[in-house]
Amino acid sequence: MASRPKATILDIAREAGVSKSTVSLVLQGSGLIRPETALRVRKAIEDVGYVYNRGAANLRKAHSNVIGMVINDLTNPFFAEMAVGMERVFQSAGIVPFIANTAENPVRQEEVLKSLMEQGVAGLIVSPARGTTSGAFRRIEMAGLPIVFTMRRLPESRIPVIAPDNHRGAWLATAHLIGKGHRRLVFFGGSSDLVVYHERLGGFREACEALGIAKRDTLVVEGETSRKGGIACLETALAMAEPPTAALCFNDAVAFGVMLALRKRGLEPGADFAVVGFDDVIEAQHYMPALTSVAVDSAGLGERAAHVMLKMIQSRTTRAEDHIGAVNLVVRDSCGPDRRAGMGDAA
Amino acid sequence: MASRPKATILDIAREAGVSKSTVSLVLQGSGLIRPETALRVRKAIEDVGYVYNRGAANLRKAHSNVIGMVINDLTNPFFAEMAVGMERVFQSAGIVPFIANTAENPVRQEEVLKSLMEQGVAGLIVSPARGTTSGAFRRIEMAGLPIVFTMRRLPESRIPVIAPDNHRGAWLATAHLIGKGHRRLVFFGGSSDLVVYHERLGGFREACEALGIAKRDTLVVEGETSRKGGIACLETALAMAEPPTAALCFNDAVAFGVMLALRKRGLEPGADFAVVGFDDVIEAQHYMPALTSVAVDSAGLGERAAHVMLKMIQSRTTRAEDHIGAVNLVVRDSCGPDRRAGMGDAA
DNA sequence: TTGATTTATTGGAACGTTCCATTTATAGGC
DNA sequence: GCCTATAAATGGAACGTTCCAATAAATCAA
Repeated sequence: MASRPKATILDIAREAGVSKSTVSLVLQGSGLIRPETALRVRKAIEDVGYVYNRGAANLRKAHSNVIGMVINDLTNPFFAEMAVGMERVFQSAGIVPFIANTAENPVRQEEVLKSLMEQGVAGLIVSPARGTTSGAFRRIEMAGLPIVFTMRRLPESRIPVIAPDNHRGAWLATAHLIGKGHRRLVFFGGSSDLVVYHERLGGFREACEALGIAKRDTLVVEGETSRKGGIACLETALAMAEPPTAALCFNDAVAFGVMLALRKRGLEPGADFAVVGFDDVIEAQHYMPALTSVAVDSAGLGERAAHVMLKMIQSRTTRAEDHIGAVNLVVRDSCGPDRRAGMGDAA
Repeated sequence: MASRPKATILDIAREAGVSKSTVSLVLQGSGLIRPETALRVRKAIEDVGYVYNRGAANLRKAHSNVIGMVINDLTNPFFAEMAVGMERVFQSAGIVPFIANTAENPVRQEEVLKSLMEQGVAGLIVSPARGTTSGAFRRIEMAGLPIVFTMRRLPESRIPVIAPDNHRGAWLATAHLIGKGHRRLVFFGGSSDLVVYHERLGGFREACEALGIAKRDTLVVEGETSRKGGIACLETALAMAEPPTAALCFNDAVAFGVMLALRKRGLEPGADFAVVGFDDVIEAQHYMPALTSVAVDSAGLGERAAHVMLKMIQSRTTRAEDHIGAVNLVVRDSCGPDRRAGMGDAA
């Protein structure tokens, strides 16, 4: 199958006995063309196996119909859910999202962003890789390309962000734990180079303080934001002289790891140690025990991000407001009361 | 920030006091340019905030560095794992994979493929959506664009396929179940419009026959290939007059659903009913009980697909051999012996 | 019939690159 | 000094579209 030289609108024009301009008009669905002519052209298009060259077209009109979605961890189901939400919105607007993975690697991210820009995307939705420097998006901003961040923000950037209310989510979860009688709590996973980490940890700390937990009883163990990280966090915590009885985890993956590690130690998550997650990925409800988690409505955030992007594109601006999505705590079976509570602790 | 008209190589040329040709050469890393000139040009590129226009370039040289990966279900962790494998090999070849989701919808798939082709990708790696018609890829083949299928194949297509050995995997799993003493088995999930379904079901049936299971004792329940589908399958099976004691599931998602439904019924997966999955996604080992599953080496398949694609691109061919990946059964805790076995059944 | 108006169609320039064929500069040999 | 060889830089055509301005054909008013 020798790949013959690609057909162009000129080939179509010849085939249909019209001019290239006419073909172009038909391609764009212009009403100016007589229906029967249009039909003839469409037949020719089919016959020659034509494929539209958007690169050439963009040379003139610079209006691509694709936007790039750049995510830091494709294997986190959270992003898949979010992508699905975005797709719903974009599809009806006739635009196609291309997804690229950075695997949490800033260098890879750089390459991916470059490639996407070169390809002439109309906009970018990005969940920045950890360790992204503030200059990474300068080029994009200079080019006047609409861009929005999801989930994560960069310290001093003014790029609009679509993210859940991390602070409030952590607050709610922590209050729940305290309400169950726990008096020595730990925050598991994440690291301080993530803005999200500070937001969630902040909510945790404030709730502890507001609800009367002593500073020395609010612990923090940093770690990878994965199952593996969760396992490590629990080991660390249980090795303490005075271990905590409940944990708020940076995300669900960490929480799954923690529950796994508890089991391995012969402890029952929920009964022997309370754990709550963050994100509420679908797996959370299917775990054993089902995981109590802060639901962030991933698909909704995806839709929101898509809407904001759409608006930016059509209003030709590069500015937009942040959007903080509502969260709520989904209580399941992973948080029992403190075993040692009721034994006459503080009021 | 008024988006000034985009900078082109002519702007760079003016800025650096050279000709556009020189700039082009520098851009391509040609050694023909004097180092100090190149440096001056590179500085100018930086200064004017230039972004390369690959569309314009492709107009002349038609050598894109992006390939499209089209997948039918982004939320299946299996594909994320596979994508990661692909990315490893593509990255070192300097090519960037863009991922697009079809959500198992042939219409959406059509749009996505069209968009990718228009964008001028160098090749396509596709896991076709269910219900894809055989004509869906005619355009692509006509255009002489390299394309490979992963996981799924189309009935009469001659497009190369990279997939696991479904038949053998099912055979192994079934033999394992029979070895545990089970004598009445069921195949759960999937439907006959999928070639993969026939392959896996075929392995199941042949193993049953070869190992002396009566035809009336080898059951089949079709269903969605998701957790939900698995739940439904189990309900159906348990409602039978003479229910099976073990199930081979179409994939891990179905298996998870089955285990969930068992629990809901007060039955313990493994002890009261044996279940084995297919794919061995990461979650399988973390489930409770850990799921026995047919490992298909998703990342390996991704790498293989990428290699095949690379070779097709550089040899300018559209033909390649199929590749059937090795599988192996990972035995964990979800398959106990038949409770009623040992009570003097057939030899 | 003529001119004006509307409806269909068309040629040509422009978009931002690459690459071939040239030109210009630099160096070496005599 | 001239001639040749090599190195470095350049102009212009081409790629496949869009879109403006212009033309051609059809319709209508008078």
